[in-house]
Amino acid sequence: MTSMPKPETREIRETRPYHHGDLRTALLASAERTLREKGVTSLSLRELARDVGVSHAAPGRHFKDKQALLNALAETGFERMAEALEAADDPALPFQPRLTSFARAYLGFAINNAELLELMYARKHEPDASEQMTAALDRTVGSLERVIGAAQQQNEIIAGDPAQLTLTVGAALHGLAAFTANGIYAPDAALDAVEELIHQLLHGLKPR
Amino acid sequence: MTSMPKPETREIRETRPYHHGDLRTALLASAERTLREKGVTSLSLRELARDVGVSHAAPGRHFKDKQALLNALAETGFERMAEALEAADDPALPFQPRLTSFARAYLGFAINNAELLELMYARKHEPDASEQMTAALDRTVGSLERVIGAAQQQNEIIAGDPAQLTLTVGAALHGLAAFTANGIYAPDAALDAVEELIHQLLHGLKPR
DNA sequence: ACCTGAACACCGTTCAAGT
DNA sequence: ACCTGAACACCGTTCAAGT
Repeated sequence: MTSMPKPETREIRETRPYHHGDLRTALLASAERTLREKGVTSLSLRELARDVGVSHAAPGRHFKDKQALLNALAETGFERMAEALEAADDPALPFQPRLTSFARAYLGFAINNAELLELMYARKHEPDASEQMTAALDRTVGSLERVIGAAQQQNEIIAGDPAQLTLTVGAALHGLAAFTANGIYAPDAALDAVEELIHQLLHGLKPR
Repeated sequence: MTSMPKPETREIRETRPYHHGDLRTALLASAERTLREKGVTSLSLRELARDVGVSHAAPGRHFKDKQALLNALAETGFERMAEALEAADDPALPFQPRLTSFARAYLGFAINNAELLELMYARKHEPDASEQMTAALDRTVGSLERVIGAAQQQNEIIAGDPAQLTLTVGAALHGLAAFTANGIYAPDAALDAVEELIHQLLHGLKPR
């Protein structure tokens, strides 16, 4: 009971080597928690440093900027989303149920990561966009494009530019996810509407 | 040349009565300019006060909070958008061209007010949402719902819950607008895609 | 009624210096 | 290589006091 290290300083359970095992990762983890609990507005580098138990200047070693930290956060968001979508995809399914489960996975991510989603699609990362981030976005789009492409090959949906079809379907899914993430639509209502939305996408609004 | 008032302090061309005609309006106008030119991140109440030529504490008289200023900005955005959509709507048109011009108007607003749009749909205004704001949003949704309802009455589109149809169409349009506003899709590409997107909404993805 | 000036507690960022 | 402490210039918000 005598020579214990100081009580764990928050997220860290290991006795840290006084050069803090992996500060970068710890900062990102803590940032995401704060983002989820208190929103971007109340995300400060100094408080983050406090939460993680380092000096306020320490984050500067790992992120040149506050924006760089936010970009990194968005990046991990896209990666996790891409993984969730790929994990949820069952290529053996026929088109309609396959797309439905894709849509539910996307909507689920939006519901459970609303603030993060806003950050991911925020119009900040303009000049360079960090490359890794666009890569992760492309991975997401690619997922949907694959679902669409497969359906075309099976003649389950019309032929035509896959990119345009992906845009139409993607826009509808993203619009629903956005409405949900920002509180216009309640999560349950959105999930309930998915099936009908997809039905309408498949069959069109024209009578017959 | 001797007794001129000091050169105009930015937006104000009148010699101001030293209690500043309408500070609230001036702040909102200046804020929107800054938003458009430099983004939300670099929007500070103090700089705003400087731009408009008042003390840094003056804005506090008109907006209890920085967030209150942003809410007001979003509110005017929704109102201007609702007006633009109503102005662009021609009820005499058949459904497809009518919806196309509605979509173009929405997309046009998103392109010309990208930062503002992000603010409008930002997940900040949660608790109360200011009432006027949801009213303005409802006005927008109502616009689309009217287009849809009219088409149903003419048997141009299928029967069924107008709210669900509005959601499907609205989600697709909003998704496209969002992709464009945050730079994933170029404005020209988005405008080019509108017609085909609407065609696909009308006719569906299923063959035949 | 509306605005100012000073004050307070907080930021982000930089940079010499420490380990 | 990584972190600290002090320093700088900036915030948002409040509140007595001025007009």
